[in-house]
Amino acid sequence: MMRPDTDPQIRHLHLFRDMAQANFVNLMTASYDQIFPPGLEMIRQGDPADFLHIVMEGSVELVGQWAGRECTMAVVRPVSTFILAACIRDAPYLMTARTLERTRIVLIPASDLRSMFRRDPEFAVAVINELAACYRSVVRTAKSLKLRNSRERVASYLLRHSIIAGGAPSYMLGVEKRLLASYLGMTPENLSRTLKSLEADGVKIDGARVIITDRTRLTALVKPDALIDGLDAAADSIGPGLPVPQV
Amino acid sequence: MMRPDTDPQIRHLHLFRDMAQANFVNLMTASYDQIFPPGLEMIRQGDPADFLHIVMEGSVELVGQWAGRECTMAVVRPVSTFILAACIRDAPYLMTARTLERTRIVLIPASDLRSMFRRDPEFAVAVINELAACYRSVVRTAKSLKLRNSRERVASYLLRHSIIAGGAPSYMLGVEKRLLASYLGMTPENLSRTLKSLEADGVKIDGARVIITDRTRLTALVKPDALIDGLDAAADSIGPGLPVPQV
DNA sequence: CGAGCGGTTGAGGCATGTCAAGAGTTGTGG
DNA sequence: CCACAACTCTTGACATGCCTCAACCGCTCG
Repeated sequence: MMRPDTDPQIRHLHLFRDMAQANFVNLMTASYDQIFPPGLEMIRQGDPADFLHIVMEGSVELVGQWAGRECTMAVVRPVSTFILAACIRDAPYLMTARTLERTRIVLIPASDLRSMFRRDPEFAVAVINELAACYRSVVRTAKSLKLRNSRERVASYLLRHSIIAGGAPSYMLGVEKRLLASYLGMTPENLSRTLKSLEADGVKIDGARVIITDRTRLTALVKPDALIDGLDAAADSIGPGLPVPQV
Repeated sequence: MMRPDTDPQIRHLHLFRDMAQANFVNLMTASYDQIFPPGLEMIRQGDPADFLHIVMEGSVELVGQWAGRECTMAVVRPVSTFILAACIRDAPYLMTARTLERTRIVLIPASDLRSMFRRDPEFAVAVINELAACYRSVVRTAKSLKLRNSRERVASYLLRHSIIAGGAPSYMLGVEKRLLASYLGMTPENLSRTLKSLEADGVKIDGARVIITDRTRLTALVKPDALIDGLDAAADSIGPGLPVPQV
């Protein structure tokens, strides 16, 4: 059911790092290991939260839907979990989850999860820290949506990912532009125009390649803020294996 | 330091309801009870999170700031807590807190809080539930911002608060319109115009009074959705004394 | 090859913000 | 108690940001 190499990768997540070994094994033996084809809707928003999902390979898009419209809220990459809060509250999923490519997922029954953090204090503390970090991350997103216009959001996205890529002057976009547009709360057409206009502000786009041509100028435009752009994921003492869904 | 009637009100919060009495007393004796005048900035975003705040009387506005702009993220009313996540992660506050009126606040040292959920398993579970609920609440807010236009946000706000007011056909706005505009992500001028235009859709505004003139029509416009409007605060098994900052 | 899809570009329209002015209200000090 | 200042709210005129629709290009994949 579970691949032999699956356990250690999950065990290294902050969420499971500190719990008792017996309890971890307990959770894992109750879990399922599944592979989904690209473009499959694994979760529909509103469904009861039966399983905590862990992305092992591939990537998953989380989308919000309403009145026939939809928008990308996050993209989850290996190795990390998603929809923890719904599992904990035994409440309906707030977002639909859809694979972007062939994706391997480990599913932990929500009921096991809920009983576990009552039995294992170390696990409870880990859940607290994970939820607090996710909460703060979404607050940052909301601030970005309300305080910045679309051009500023695009610019800050490009600069932030350049930093994530190690400060490299050039890197590749990890998602399609239409998905990025939805994530940033704009239309693909508008993103396309905005990207072109940003050439005057120190960043050039060539296909999926992003080239920072004038970092100083771009930084001046973006006005990066740790309380929005959250490169204090480190300041939040979150190491690699970030708990926070990003795109 | 603490008023004699303060303890029981705090004790009734979901967050503190289930913990051991000795531990609760422990937290309370380490706390401060303070009164702030109207319009005072109690917390500036970016400050280190030293205290969990509990609003006992009055009301507090949480605002996000960036590049000289600011917007209202929430209004906290008695009796409820705010900035729990920052305290838990020992990280900077993401929002500025400012009193809207004369306000009484109980402050619990964040360090006591962090040591407490390691000692008291019931408290740890309560923190988990509180954080998960807050997290889901902000996700709903983000969905609303990205999926609805400003007119739809105004209409849904008016309808939701009518329901909160017990389904009454008429109720009073609890905040100034300029604050409401900021909370909904629009300008005061635009809110004013939108409110007037909504008279054609079943809701009339007279000063601070909201009058639902055609609930069916308004509901049809709003298309209420439990996964955004979160009247499943009940479905989230959150009773009265909601943990979630609202306006 | 041709269909489908992502991306780009242009034209036009609607939504929303900005600026300005005035009415009404509240709070304050003389 | 009144006069004034400060503030909210509203309304109008105008500018602009963003979306919609449509066309076209280039790529991928049956």
